[in-house]
Amino acid sequence: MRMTNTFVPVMKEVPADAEIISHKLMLRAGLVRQTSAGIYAWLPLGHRVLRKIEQIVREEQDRVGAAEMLMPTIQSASFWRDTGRYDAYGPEMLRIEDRQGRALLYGPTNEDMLTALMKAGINSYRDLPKILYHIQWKFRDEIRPRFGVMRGREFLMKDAYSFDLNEDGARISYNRMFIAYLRTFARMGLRAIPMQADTGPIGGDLSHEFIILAPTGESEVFFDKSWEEARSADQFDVDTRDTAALQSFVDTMTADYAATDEKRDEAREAEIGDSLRTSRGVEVGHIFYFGDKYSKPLGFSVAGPDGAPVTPVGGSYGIGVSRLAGAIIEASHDENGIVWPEAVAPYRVGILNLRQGDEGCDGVCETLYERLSAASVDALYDDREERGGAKFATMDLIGLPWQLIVGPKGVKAGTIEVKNRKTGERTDLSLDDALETVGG
RNA sequence: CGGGGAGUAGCGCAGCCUGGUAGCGCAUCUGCUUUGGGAGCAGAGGGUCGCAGGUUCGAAUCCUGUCUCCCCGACCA
Repeated sequence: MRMTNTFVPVMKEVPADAEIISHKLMLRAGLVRQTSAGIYAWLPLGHRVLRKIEQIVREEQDRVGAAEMLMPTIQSASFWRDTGRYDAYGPEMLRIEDRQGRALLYGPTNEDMLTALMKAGINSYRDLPKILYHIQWKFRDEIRPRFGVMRGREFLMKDAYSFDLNEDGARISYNRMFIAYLRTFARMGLRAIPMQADTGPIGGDLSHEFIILAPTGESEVFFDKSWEEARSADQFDVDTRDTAALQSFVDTMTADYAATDEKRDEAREAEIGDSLRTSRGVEVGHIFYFGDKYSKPLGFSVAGPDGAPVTPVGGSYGIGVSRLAGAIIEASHDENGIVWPEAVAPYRVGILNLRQGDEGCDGVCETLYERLSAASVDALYDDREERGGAKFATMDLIGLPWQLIVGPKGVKAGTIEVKNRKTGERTDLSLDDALETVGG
């Protein structure tokens, strides 16, 4: 993409409304613009990040056997009346009415609707288990939205729902999602720690929050120092069809202490002693088991092996996709701007033409741009007639992993300066070597 | 929702107390000079002062109402 074709309104000054670093950087780098309290427009650059995050989430959901679907943003109140949640949900639910006076709502989550859909299509124990998910905009009329996209009112969420015959089965589904979550966050360059969470009325140990460590996080968290080691997605490579291996892996992953402020265990912390660490954290995922909370009131049952009806049990599994965009920036930035992990960077390479209009510089840049495109490497070519200094600042702010800097000096010498945004390392290379370095 | 604060040019702000017809920095546009880490000089454009009433000869400024946004608290992906 050429800078002259896309829309990246970068800001030199920090908007007064932004409080935390990710919000400031998202505004300054032209990723988003606020349109109402807690509601954001995703500009081209931000939209690409959102899509990259979404795709990783999608791939990891698919990998553990979850099937993607898409439910609407607008729901009839009837689903919620049937589960008793229409009155219970409270003012956080945005309720609307159509021209016929029918009660609708902008969906904050989809357990009720999906359970009703499953009821209509599943009749036998042979059709279970199932895990379905979708990635869709949700609306929750938060009392106080804040921190940019970290706590918006409208937000993009991946929500998955599992349906099993019994609790043993549900545990397997839960474990699959558990692994999928670890892999998802690791692929985004994040260290997400699964922490025991409140399970609500069901009880048990089947609820975890996935927390990313970030100094500006909202909650305080406590954990064993073993979590400080970075873990790659490869370490979470378990055959999810092998249920014993799966359980054993989850047991291992939950063995090391990790708790949010509300769930601290003083006895265990005493045991851990010097290895106890504390930090701020951002919740990017939450998985939990809710039994027959929805299937029972909706009358969702299937014929069991003996012909007798069985009420399926389920769980739901959320990942805050739009929140992740902010959380990743919280975890990865420096004084010059965003430092995107490669997997979610809006583009992999930025091309800086320091002398737009100069025949030599233009020629080299066009060559780089074409060859990267041919190699399917996403590149953002800053082809604006802008001074070098401004281009450097803009590109650092945007935070693409690699920069190819083309100026008259380099063109004369037959070299291109390759800069690694994360390390700051700069090397003068031949065109071919430069392309190879950045993956072209 | 309770408590605080703010709406003046794209962004950041001053002006308001003490009414006299709007200003600064950055950004933008034009020209020239520049050009390897947010250039210099000269010139230019851009604002129903959130909105609606009221007071007044006259309102960004005073009064009333209203809308919007931000921060602190309890809730959440």
